[in-house]
Amino acid sequence: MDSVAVENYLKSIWELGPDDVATQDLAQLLNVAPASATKMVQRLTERGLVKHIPYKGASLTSEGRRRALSVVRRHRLLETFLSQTLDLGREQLHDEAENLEHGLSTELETAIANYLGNPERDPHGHPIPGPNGELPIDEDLLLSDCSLNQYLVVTQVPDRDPELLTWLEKNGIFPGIKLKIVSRDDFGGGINVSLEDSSIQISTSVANEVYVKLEND
Amino acid sequence: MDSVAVENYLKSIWELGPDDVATQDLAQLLNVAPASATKMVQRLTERGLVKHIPYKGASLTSEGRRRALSVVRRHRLLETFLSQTLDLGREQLHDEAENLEHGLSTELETAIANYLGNPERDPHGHPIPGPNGELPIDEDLLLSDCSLNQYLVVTQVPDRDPELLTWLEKNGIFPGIKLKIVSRDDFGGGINVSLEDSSIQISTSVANEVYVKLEND
DNA sequence: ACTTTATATTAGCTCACACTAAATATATTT
DNA sequence: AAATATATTTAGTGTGAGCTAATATAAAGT
Repeated sequence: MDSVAVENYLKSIWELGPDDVATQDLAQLLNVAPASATKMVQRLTERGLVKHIPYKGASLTSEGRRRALSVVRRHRLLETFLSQTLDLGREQLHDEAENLEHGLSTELETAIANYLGNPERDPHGHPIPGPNGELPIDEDLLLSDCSLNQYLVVTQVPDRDPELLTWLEKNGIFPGIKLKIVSRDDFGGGINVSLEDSSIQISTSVANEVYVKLEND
Repeated sequence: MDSVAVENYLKSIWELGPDDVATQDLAQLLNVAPASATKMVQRLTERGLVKHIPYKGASLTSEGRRRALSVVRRHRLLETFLSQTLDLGREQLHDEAENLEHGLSTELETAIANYLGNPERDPHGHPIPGPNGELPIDEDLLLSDCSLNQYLVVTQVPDRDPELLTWLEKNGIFPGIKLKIVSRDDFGGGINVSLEDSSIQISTSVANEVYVKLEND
C-alpha cells in the first residue's frame, strides 16, 4: 500500500500534469521544500511510478497514473457521499475528503459507489474515475474559450479554493446553472456573463477553471 | 496534531488500561515488536501523555486519556454513521472506522454527531465519549456475572473480532436482545442462555465480553 | 558569448517509527 | 536460594520524509 505521502504526490503530479511537472509547482502544492519534492520524485521513479527528466520535469507512468486516479476516485466519491448524506457546504467538501481519502478501503469505496448509484461526477462536476482508473474523456469546454451569446450550462467549478467557491456559489455559478457570455473585456481582464436573472463579471483566471457545455446536449 | 501511530498507541493503552499496561500486550495489539512499544511509550512519556514505570507498566495521563477518548469518539461515531448510511454488516464496521478515524476533522466529527442526533452508543452498544472526552459511567453488567433466571437485555457486544461478531449475530446475540441465563456449566466452561425462541451455550471468555442490563430499566 | 537570474538537484542533517540482537529485570519453579 | 523462564529495556540499524545550505543547469538579458 502506498503511504499517505506517496498518494499525495501522485495525485498532485496528476493534477499538475500530464507532462513536465515542475519541482517547484509540486513543492508548492504540497507545502514542502523543493528539495523534498525532488527527493520524492526520485523515490517514485525508483518504484516505477514516475518518469523524471532532471531539470525538465516529472510525469506519471501508467502505473503511477492508475494509482493517482485511484486516489482521485476515492476523493471524489467521498465528496459526493459527504455532500449527499451530511449536506455540508460545497466549500467544505474538498478539505474533508482530502483527509479521509487515504483511509478508504476498496470495500468501502465500492459500498459508497453503489450507495450513490455509481455517479459520474462529484458535487463540483468533476468526473469520477472508474474503479480501475478509467477516466471518461472530458468533452466539456472551458468557459473562457466559448463564443459570445451561446447558451451554456456550467458543468464544473474548481474545488481547491473555498473562498473562490463561496464567491461562485454566492453569484449563482455552480454545476447545472445556465448562462451566456455577453461580452469580453480583454483589457479589463474578464468576461461578462448573464445568468437566469443576474449578470456578473468573471476574471479570466476564474473563467479558465470553469467548464461548460452547450445547452442543447 | 498527533500522528496516526501516536493515536493508535493512545487508544490501545486506553483499551488495555486503565493501569499497568504491559509492553507485550500493547505490542501484540498493535502488531509491533515489544521493543518498538517500549520506545513509543517512552516518547509518549516525554510528551506528558503517558506515565511509565519501567518493568511495571504504562498508563495514560489525563491529557493522554483525553486524546485517546477523542480517537475512540471518532471511531464510534464513524461506526454509527457508516452503519446508518451504508448499512454495512456489523462485523465490517470496526475495520473501516479504524482506517478513517485518524482523518476525521473536528468539524466533520461535529457534523456527523449532529446528523446522528448525538447518539450515546455505537452499533455494538459501546458508549460514545463526548467531544471533550467525557465518558458516561458504564453501569452495564457483565453477562458472566449475572445470576440465573434474571431477565436481561444485551447492551454491548465486542467488536474487535469479525468472526466472533458474525457468530454472535447468527445466534441472535446483539444489543437490544432479551435473554436469561438458565444454567451454568462451570466445568463445561460456559453458560446456557435462552433467548426469545432459541437457547445456546456461550463460553466464559465470550460471556466476559458481553454486557447486559436488567430488563426492567 | 558572457553574465545574471531562476529553477533544480545534491549533500548532509534530523526526526519518527519500525526492526533484531543483546542485556537486564522480574517472576516462577524446583 | 538458585536456576530457569518470561518480560522488558537498551543498543544499534534502516527507511521514509522532511529541512537548509551549497552547487549545478537552463533561460534570459546585455
